[in-house]
Amino acid sequence: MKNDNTPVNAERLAIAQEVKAVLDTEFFTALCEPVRVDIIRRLISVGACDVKTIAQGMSQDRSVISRHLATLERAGITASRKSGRRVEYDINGPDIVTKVSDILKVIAPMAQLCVPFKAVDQSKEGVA
Amino acid sequence: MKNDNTPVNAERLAIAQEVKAVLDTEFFTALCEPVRVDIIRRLISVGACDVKTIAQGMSQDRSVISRHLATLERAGITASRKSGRRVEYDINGPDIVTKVSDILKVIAPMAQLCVPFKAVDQSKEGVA
DNA sequence: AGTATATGTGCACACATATGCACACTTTGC
DNA sequence: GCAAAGTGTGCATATGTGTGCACATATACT
Repeated sequence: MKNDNTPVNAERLAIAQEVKAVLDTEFFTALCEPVRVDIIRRLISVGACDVKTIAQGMSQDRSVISRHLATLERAGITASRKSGRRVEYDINGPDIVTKVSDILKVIAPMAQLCVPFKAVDQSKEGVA
Repeated sequence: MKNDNTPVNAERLAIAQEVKAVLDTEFFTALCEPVRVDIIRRLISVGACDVKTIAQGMSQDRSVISRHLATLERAGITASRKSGRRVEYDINGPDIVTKVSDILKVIAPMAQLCVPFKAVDQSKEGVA
């Protein structure tokens, strides 16, 4: 009685494939480091800011903050602009929201499909 | 309508505070490792699965996979259930979707508020 | 009983990364 | 032109972590 073309399995495979594309390792790696999260929070609070000003409120050396900012920019979390001899960094809000939004779109079906150790009901799939 | 003295700055501070609460370092750390992402994708495709079966398709040792699964469970990404001498792991879909959804809720205003090097227009705020 | 299977953990090792110091480069001001 | 300020990078070091092997524990099978 079980339609073994397995539509559920097909949906699982599709999600697994999309997850691979949307789960940016570089993006998450940038968010792992607590110091980088502090930098992000500071930039959200203050807005565009140069390296020295950011580093002034933190215990790490200025060169360390500079490296973290480079990592954040590679991950698409911040953007930089040269202003004279200073370099201003700012949060890349639109890109971040887009990235997280894309992730949520892909994994959303998992809320019903990937319930731990709960068999998925295949008979009443289409019904609301 | 927000006609306070410093509406933008207040909103920035609020987001920075909420970001601290919602950005779970343990969650992102679990998603940094490519091997763990492979495990996640495998579990999404196959469903609940024991350690040996998961490890069979991967180049790493069983013990390594076991440790990765422990890390994923600590991060709330997977759940485990003992079944005889085996231990089955499964994706914790609802918790993952909730966590990402919470993050998106917090950072959503950043799409308009944290545009790099773009002054926020405070005069015409209410208009769509 | 004993044997086989499945899982997790202690240990050692290799690799990645965060950190601080010194230096080079760029730009501003005298 | 020269000094000062801001930034990024090479280098060495300390800490964290992924990996594999061996072993201990728990459960199933005969």
